[in-house]
Amino acid sequence: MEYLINRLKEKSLKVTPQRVAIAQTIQKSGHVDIDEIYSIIVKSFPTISLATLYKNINSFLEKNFIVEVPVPNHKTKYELVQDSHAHFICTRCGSIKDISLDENRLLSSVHKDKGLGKFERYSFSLYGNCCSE
Amino acid sequence: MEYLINRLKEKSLKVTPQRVAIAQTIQKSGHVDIDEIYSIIVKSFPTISLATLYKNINSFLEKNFIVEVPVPNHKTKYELVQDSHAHFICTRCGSIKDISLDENRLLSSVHKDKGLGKFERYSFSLYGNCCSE
DNA sequence: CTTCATGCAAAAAATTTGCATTTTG
DNA sequence: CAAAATGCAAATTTTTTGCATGAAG
Repeated sequence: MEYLINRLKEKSLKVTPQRVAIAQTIQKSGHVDIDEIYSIIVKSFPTISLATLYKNINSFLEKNFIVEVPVPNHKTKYELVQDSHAHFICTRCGSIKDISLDENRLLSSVHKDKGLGKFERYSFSLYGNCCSE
Repeated sequence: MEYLINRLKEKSLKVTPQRVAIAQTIQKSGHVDIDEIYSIIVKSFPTISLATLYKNINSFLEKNFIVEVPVPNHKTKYELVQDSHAHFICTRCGSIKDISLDENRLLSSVHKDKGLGKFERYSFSLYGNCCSE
């Protein structure tokens, strides 16, 4: 928690109880969507509003404190900005697993021929089905 | 166009004029969101409704005729299912460029240690800024 | 001729906004 | 203090649904 507060400060995000609660929820869950965050937080923090949640998610995204993880057939999930990794995403149940990777190898797989612009980040996701079917 | 009609049939999607128009629009534009498709198609096809567009996009997705390309800060775009490639996505203007890649190399970059499930497809996107700023 | 697509209007879901009040740095 | 965050209600945007009609295989 001290850690999260410091991360918020590093990103010049004012530290409010709501923000700490949101950050903790995302950290604890790993990958969560807005509604999941809301229903978790509202238990310990009954006054929080969805509007506040949306506003903070947007601030967090702008300040690169979190990133979006879009999930087909499900609401977009969010995770804290972390060391690079890939995702295994189940398109049936929407669950996400982190997969470690060799970043150099990954990046060497793209053909940088045609003046590929500079990029700030990347995402690599594998889609499958981890459920019955 | 004959090509698109055959693709639709292959995927057991009934061939309607609306579907052909949507498929052509996606093919021509490469990467487009719903509103872009609508405003392009409505010119040559004034009776088409947004509801039909949404329904067809969903059918196309289910039948793996198209795939989603989520774009931060913008509406999700769609492209025809194609040979594998990466995307360079501008988070400012939302434009997408296809990048060719070495698929074997890409896939060899993930650590498949822990019984990583089978996957059906993947996506690899680089995010940057192709505009001024 | 049966199954599915279309298009309309309406409903539902998701997200954003304005504003008065409080909190943070 | 000044600047920014909160929470409410309301507005807006995005997407889905029901249903009568028409088209596709």
